[in-house]
Amino acid sequence: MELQAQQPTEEGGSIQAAGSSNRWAPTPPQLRILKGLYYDKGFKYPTPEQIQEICLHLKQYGQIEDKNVFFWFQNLKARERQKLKEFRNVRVGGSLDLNFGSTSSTDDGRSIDLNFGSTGSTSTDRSIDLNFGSRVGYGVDGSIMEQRGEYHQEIETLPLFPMHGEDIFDNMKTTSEGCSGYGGDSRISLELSLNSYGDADMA
Amino acid sequence: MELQAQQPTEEGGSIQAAGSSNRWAPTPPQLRILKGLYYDKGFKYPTPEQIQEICLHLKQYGQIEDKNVFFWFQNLKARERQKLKEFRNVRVGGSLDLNFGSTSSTDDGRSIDLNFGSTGSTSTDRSIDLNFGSRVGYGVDGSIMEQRGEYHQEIETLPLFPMHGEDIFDNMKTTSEGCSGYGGDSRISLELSLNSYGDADMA
DNA sequence: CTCCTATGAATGAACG
DNA sequence: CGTTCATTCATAGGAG
Repeated sequence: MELQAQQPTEEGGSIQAAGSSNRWAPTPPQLRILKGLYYDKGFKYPTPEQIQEICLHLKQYGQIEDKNVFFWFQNLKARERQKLKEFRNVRVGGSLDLNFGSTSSTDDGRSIDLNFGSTGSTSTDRSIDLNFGSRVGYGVDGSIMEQRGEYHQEIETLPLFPMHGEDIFDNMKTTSEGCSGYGGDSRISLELSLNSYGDADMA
Repeated sequence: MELQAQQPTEEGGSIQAAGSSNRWAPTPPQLRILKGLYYDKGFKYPTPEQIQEICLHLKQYGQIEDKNVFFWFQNLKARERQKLKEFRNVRVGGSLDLNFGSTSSTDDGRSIDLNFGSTGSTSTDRSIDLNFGSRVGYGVDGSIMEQRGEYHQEIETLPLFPMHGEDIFDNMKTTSEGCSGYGGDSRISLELSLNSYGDADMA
C-alpha cells in the first residue's frame, strides 16, 4: 500500500534533470562501492546504521537514499538466492557438476555470471510448492497471534464494534518477551581496500 | 531471468483475484477499510477478536483470512516505525571505509543530511498518506531503515531451506467453548464508514 | 517499433 | 517487534 506518487519533486536535485525517471539508478561509482561491499566484504546483511553510512558516502556520487541502498541489497540477495534455488531444481538427481561459485561469501565469488535459462529453455520450471498441503490451519475459528496485551501507549478503546464484553480468547500466547533489547552498539569498521571493480558494469 | 507471468495489463489494477496467487492481495475495498481503521481511528493494535471481526467483514470484499489482517497491521506498524526512527539518533560515525582505492574520497564530512521528504515526525501521524488509486507511480516518501542495535554482522548463515509451512498461530482458545455464545448476536458493526480513502483500482 | 531482460520498488509472509 | 525472505509489479534500456 502506501502507493504514493513518487514524484521526486521533494528533492530539488534529483538524479535526472527533468523528471525523466522516477526510479533510482546507481551511478557507476555507487555500483562499484556497493558491489565491493557485497562481494568482496561479503556484506549481505547491512544493518540500518550501516545502510545509512553507506548511503551517506554514496551521495558523493549521486543522489541516493537509504531505501535505495536497502533495496539494492535486498534485491541482490534475493536474486542470488533465487537463481541458486533454481539450479537445485534443475539438477535434480542430475550428476552435472556445476562448478559454480555457489555463494562463496566472504571471499571472492563476484564472478557470479549466472546466465541460464535464457531464451526459452525447457527446464527452468520451478515449482513453488513447499509441500504446504493444508496451508496452515488458521481456520476461522480463531487464529491467535502474539498479541502482547491490552495496554499500549494509549488505548483509545475505539468502539469499532461491540466486543460483547465476553472474553472469547482467554488464553493467547502472551509472549511477554521483552525482546528487542539489544543495547549493544558495535561499531563495525569495514576496511575495504578493493580497487578493482569493473566500473563498466557487468556484462 | 525467468519469464514472469505478468498481467496483460488489462485493467489499471493488477490483482490476481483468487486461485492465481498464493499470496493474498487486498482488494481496494479491503484496503480502504484497513487503512481507515489504522489511520483514521488510530487502530493499530487489534486484538485477536478484533482481527477476526475485521476479517469477517472484509470477506465481503474478497477472500481474506485472519492472518492476512494480522500481517497487514504488523507490517504497517513495522514499516511506519522504521521511517520514523530513521530520523532519530543518527549516530553515524562508523568507520565504514567505502573508499575502494579509487575515486578520490572527497569525504568532506559525513553531515547527516539525509534529505527525507517528510520530516514531519510527530506522535500523531495518522494521516500519512491516503493517496493511491491513481496508479501513476508509487514509490514512497523516500526513507527506510532505522537504527537499532546490530546483532548480526558477520553471520550469514543462510538456511538452506527456510521451510515454513508451520502453523504460525500457535493455537487459540482451547477450552473457551463459550466463544460461540453469541451465535446470532454477532452484530459486528464496524464503523467502516470511512470517508474517501483513495480507492480506485479494479474492484 | 516490439520483445525481452535486468532491476528498482512494493509488500505479503515469516523468522527469531 | 524488528528484521529478513519471497514474490510480484513496473519500467528503463538493449537486442532484433
